[in-house]
Amino acid sequence: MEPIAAEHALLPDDALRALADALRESAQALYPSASAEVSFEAPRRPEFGEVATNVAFSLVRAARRSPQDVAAALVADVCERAPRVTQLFSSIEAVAGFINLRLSPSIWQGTVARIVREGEAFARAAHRGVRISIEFGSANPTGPLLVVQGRALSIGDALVRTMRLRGYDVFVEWIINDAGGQLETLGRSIDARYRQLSDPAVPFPDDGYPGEYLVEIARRLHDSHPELATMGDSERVASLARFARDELVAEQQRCVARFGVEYDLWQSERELHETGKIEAGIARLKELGLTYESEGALFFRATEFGDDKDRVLVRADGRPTYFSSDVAYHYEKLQRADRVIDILGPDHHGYIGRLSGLAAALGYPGHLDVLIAQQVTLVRGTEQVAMSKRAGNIVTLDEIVSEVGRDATRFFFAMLATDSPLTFDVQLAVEQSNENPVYYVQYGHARICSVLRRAHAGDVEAAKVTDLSPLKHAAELALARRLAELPATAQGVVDALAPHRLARYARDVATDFHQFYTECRILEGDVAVRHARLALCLAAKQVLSTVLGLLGVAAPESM
RNA sequence: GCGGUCGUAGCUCAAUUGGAUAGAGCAACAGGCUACGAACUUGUAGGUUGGGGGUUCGAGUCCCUCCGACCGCGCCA
Repeated sequence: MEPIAAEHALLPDDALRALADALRESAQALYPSASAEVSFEAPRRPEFGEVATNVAFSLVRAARRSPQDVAAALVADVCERAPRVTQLFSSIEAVAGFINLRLSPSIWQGTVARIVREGEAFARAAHRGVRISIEFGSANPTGPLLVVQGRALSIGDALVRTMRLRGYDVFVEWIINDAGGQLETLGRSIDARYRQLSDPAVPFPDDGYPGEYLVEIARRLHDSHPELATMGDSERVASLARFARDELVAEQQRCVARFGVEYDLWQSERELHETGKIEAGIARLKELGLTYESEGALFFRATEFGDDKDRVLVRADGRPTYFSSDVAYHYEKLQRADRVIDILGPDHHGYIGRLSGLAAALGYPGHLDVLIAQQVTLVRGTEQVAMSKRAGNIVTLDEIVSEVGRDATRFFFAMLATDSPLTFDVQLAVEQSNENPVYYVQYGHARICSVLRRAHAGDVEAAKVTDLSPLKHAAELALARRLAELPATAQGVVDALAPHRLARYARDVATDFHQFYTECRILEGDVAVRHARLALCLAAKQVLSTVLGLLGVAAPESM
């Protein structure tokens, strides 16, 4: 085989794809009756190689031989059949039925060169014309955003950024629940606060929203809108409700922006009513013959789609339910996107079946994914922080961000699997902030920047085009292998809707860099090694910066 | 009662969609800078994956059944 120039270096994926083809050919030749399924995975233990495939297990039944025999036969055959492919590997071994592989160092070196050359475009996938609509964070416009929303925001935004990197068209939405009884309750609450300004004896409604924030908003509205004083009761309550809604939404938008999350659309539920979309959604279900009337109300046959009871769309008195908003909103989203994702709060477990059933009913089975961002329990040391809107002792997202910092908060919330309940110890996050994994990763980035600052500018420039064959040390190759995982890791995040893998990967990259840094002197030694190691630094810096960017966390030059 | 999400080291959590001897961080203990940033690193210890069955070459992962936690179960939103 001809030596490969750096610009045309094969990536690990290229080598594995070639090997997969070769293995399929061998399997076809050896066991014509079976169909070989070749997939690769990273073994848990390093002695099992860098990559492994369990293809032999899928052939056992047809071959009627042990997995180990099949694997050994496959290896022997593929080495003979496709020497040009197996030459890309430094070892191919059949062990206990698995085929364990090590790629030639030149493959890993080529990846490093490619990262340096492509910069932030590394791991970016071509535009693929797939539209994804995603909604997360949405809250009632009746108060400030709480800690739970921070988790949904961290997870959702990381997912969005990763999907965009991987070539998807993503449209990010927030639904404002500004219709129905909740807004009336908000109106009565704010009105009580408003009247209390002149008469402290005015009673506060039992079911009102007790938070202090309504007192402040009432005071501001009193000063900025003197016309309120001259209105009749019902007109004033309605006006106050509207003003308060606007103020609270603006406050939520400010909080979200501070958290580093951008939305394409803040969809008002009231607007869905006003523009006739609710009726359109209901009409669609009627058209499909999926509704019936009972006791004066209009029902959707939800049980036919896996829900545990049929759902009311329009009440006996003619008013549409909240579920009809769900119908209308999801119908619209399903029409304009190829895939729809909802990230909902922990009190929405019942929705998972209801909404996916709805998608199926509307003619889009499997197009909707519902993720539940599990509960967040706040703890200060051993003391649990009570959180109750009704009691008014809420902990807002803003408070947490102010106390812990945006980077640490985002990293921490994105670090855990979405469906795993999480305990957030504020005291630990603040007092032992140095132990927080986010600083470990950021430190890795800052450390690289420090090395690059100390290096001669000429050396750094030379590193960008240098020959990387001096990278042979175990720690160097381990880091290079890790960096090469970024595209697959990012794609896995999208496929499995599992953004927490980004945080884990970021930490793994930092670990491998720190090890490399500990074992290999970068700025000393001969020119060829120095340049190659600086190139590895540049690549590691790029990957850390990309991953932190996906998480919405800063990649500091120094700290 | 019905339905949903979970249960993994002392603590907080992983486990690449069913793969090999279940891994990290923190806490604990013992080491490593005359050093490009020690916010780092090397090692030790820590487990019947809540219990019990089943499915198969192979189960933390899938099925059944108990136990436990949380959340839903309204013509509220």
